[in-house]
Amino acid sequence: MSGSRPTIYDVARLAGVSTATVSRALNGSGQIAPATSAAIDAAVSQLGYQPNTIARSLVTKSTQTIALLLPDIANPFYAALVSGIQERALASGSTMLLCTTEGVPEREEQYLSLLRAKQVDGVLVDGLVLPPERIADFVREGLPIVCLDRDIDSTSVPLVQVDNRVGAQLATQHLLSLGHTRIGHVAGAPGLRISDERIGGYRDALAAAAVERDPTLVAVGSFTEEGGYEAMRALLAASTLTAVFAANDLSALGVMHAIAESGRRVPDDVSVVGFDDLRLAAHTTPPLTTVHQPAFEIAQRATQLLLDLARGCDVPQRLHLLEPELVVRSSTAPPA
Amino acid sequence: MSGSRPTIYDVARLAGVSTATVSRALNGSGQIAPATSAAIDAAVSQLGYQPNTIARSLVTKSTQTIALLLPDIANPFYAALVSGIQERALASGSTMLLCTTEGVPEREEQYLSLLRAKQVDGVLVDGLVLPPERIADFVREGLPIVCLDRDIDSTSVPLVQVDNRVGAQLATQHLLSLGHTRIGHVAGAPGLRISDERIGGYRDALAAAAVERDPTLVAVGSFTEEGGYEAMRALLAASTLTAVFAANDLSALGVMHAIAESGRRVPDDVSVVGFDDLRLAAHTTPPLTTVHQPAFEIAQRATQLLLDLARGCDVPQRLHLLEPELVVRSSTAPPA
DNA sequence: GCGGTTGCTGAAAGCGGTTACGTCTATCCT
DNA sequence: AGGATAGACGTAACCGCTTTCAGCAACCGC
Repeated sequence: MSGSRPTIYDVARLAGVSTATVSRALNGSGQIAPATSAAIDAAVSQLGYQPNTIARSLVTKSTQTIALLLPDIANPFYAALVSGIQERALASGSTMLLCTTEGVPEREEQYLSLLRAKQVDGVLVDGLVLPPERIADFVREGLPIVCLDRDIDSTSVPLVQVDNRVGAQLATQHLLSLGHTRIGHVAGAPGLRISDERIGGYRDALAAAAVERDPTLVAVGSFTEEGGYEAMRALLAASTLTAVFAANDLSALGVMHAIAESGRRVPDDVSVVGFDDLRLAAHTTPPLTTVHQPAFEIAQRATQLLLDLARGCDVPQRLHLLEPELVVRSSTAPPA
Repeated sequence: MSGSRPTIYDVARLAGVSTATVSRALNGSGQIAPATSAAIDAAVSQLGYQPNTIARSLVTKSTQTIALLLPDIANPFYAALVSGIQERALASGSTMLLCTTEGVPEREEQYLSLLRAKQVDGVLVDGLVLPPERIADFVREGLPIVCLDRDIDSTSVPLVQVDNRVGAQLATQHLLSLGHTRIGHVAGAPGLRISDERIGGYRDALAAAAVERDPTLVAVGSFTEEGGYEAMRALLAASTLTAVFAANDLSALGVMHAIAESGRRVPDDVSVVGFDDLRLAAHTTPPLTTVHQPAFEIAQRATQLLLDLARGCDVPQRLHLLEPELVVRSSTAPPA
């Protein structure tokens, strides 16, 4: 009862073998006699021994830890990524550090640097605002990084995301097929590729249906409830429309809020479709038609990629696109 | 350009001193001559040296890492805790491991055990379902644990939470003061102290207003949209009411969904008040009246407590109650 | 009977830091 | 002048594990 936890030496002494043998037995490396193995197991359970992973990490250079670096976990889409990551990580005995940056670039850099010092095996990033060169610097120093959802402009960082353009096309086509022609778009935050891709898909679909393009139908938002709300108010004031495609579900919430506030009803007066298919999309009033993003699979794929990268395998393919899917609920209907 | 990262030996050699001096200089322990210090700083920045925290942890026995263990980060309330934790943790140079259990007790134990092996400095737990004895075992072995939001039945684990009873009273009093007397309650998951406290506060308020108690006005939910939806459907079928207090905002969403589905309107036909004040509560249709829970402060306090505990200070007070606050929006109105 | 495997194990050198202890000046006091 | 003290630094042990290398049986084929 020394108070402090037993070490591999205690186990070795009790089992009457050397620490090398204990280590081998516990890791399944090398060959060990059945009798020895049993003695070690007995000693382990008698002492309640558990290897100190810190010590192990020091020599193996692997911490069995990855990090997730993103602006804000309160964003439900980011939160949805976690279970996919967790599942893959846990399967390989790894744990996940969560680092939220609040969108502050200095904080991103501070974290990246801290993570490097902590010898994490790799980091998953999403929604970063740091210049890609700075991120590439870390990659160059040997820190594996993979990007999910939102791209950064760097060829050295693999990316796993949904096909945003196709998703936006799906959403817009759905509205078109209901008979809408005055279809607005509340875009995402300006300057992001993801926003551009969704705008692009929206325009593609309109063009394919030979619907004239009207710039007063597009408002810039910010991927937030607030942004959607403001943008929709602007849209309602500046144009007439019977349907809106919001860049994501969060802004769709704000959009519906603005619509209700203006005395209009969803979907009677204006149809709304979102993007992401957050858990809560099924429980808005009315339940939201939206483009499903396979967050779980995205996260899984990205994590697997990262773990592979950390293990030294190099990944052949930089870009991994997953397919979106339209989920029709009650926020869309034919125009009045 | 050896490829691998510089160690303290490299710095020592370049600065012409011993590793002990470098260590002291870098940690500010012991006294070192200004000239030496300058030489070391120069060597550090020339080499781009960054201490290996793993090696440091091995000897200091502190990993500067805490863990957050909870069922599911996709629950926005849990997510809201993260920034408070992060803020305090980062201030002390610590990072946070996120461990989600999906409510599976084996997984909780697996994680706790893994975290112990990883030598984390402490763990923050919320919403665990593991028997309190099992958790106390870890505490006894020297793993600092503090509980936030939801209690576990163990005197060895400090708890930081909002005053749930008072919060529920606030919500119910608000409805009473609007003139409601048929006030329903969609409770939280059964068997949890947090659910009982909120039911208790609801009953207290009714009793204080001398409103007769009607068991058909209380339905059991589960703190989820789905649970709120089902419970509200049952309530609407079994009883007549003009207002509902939902055990949390998520179930309030489900409640509003069920109300809308039944052809009634919020708040015209039935008023709804929630609990938590999630970010999205301001953007539901209609915006939700709810009890604000100071998640950021709860998280901060709990983290500070944990860090203190890890530093060996013992905390005098086990229970830390914070004050709730009513936020009135548009989901409540006087009865028709 | 002998060199060559095969199976199992131990001694010891790290991994990259921290820190107790000792040493050596320079300064200070009486 | 002599001893005490403080300042600045080096030596080396150690944190708890992994892993190379070598050793020693017992076995094989010939």
